Amino acid sequence: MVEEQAIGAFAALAHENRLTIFRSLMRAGPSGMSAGDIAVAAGLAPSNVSFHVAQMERAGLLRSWRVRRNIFYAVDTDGVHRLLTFLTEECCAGHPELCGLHVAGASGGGRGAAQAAEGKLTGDTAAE
Amino acid sequence: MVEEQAIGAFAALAHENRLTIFRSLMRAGPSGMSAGDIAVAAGLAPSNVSFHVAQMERAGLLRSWRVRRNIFYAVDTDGVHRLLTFLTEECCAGHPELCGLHVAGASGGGRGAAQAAEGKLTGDTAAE
DNA sequence: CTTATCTTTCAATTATCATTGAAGTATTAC
DNA sequence: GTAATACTTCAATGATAATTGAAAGATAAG
Repeated sequence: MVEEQAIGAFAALAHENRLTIFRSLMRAGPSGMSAGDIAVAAGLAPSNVSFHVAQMERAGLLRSWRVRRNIFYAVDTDGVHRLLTFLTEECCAGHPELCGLHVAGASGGGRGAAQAAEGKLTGDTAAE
Repeated sequence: MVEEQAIGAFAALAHENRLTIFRSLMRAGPSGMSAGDIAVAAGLAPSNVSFHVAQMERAGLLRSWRVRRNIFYAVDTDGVHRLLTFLTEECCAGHPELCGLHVAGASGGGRGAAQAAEGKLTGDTAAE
């Protein structure tokens, strides 16, 4: 992870509303939440949520997919892993033990879970 | 760690110059660097460095102490640990394995080492 | 085809942050 | 005491980011 990406990721988490969104999505797990549900959960205007999740996605912390009329967002665990790896390995100058941290082996499973969620479809906000 | 502190810590790392400073200080280890040396290393004006390190210290990522005419700054490993713990435990919704991470034992007594390293004058010459 | 729903994009406003240079504080040397 | 050094604080400017509401894009239903 290059420094520029890391800065983007830190910035993405350095805002009250985005951190709230991030935690909601962590709770929601790989099946994610629709943009509308995120807006309701966070008490924000839809356009504002769009602005924030776009920034988080650009930073590699979220990914998104469309389900009928909804766009779902979920945490990209790979991205979170990359950020933590950067912080512990690069930032901590090769001495992650300084920070009392140990990063487990490479990432991998996040993407498949989300696609499973995509297959699950509807259910959420798409009820009409 | 409360959300507000975490936001401050993320923000502290979410800037090119501050991340550069942070990495320099990580490399420098517990003996830290003087504000002037940080300015030279980062190629920044002294007042600008003051501004940045103050923010990082407020965020709990650095600590400072005076040695003669110099003010030294070093990474507060406890603070980094707190941030990483927040990210893995609180943010990751109690499922840190989602992020492929494992945080080692609790934080505690990192404060003494650096003071010993610099001949310890004032305990806390912070800019606030 | 028309309408409804969900979301994004755009433009404008407001708010916050970063940088600069000058002035001020603390410490040491003479 | 005065002068020098090291850093911080202040005030002003310039640069980014966040929020809002209106308009537009995409998808689905009638």
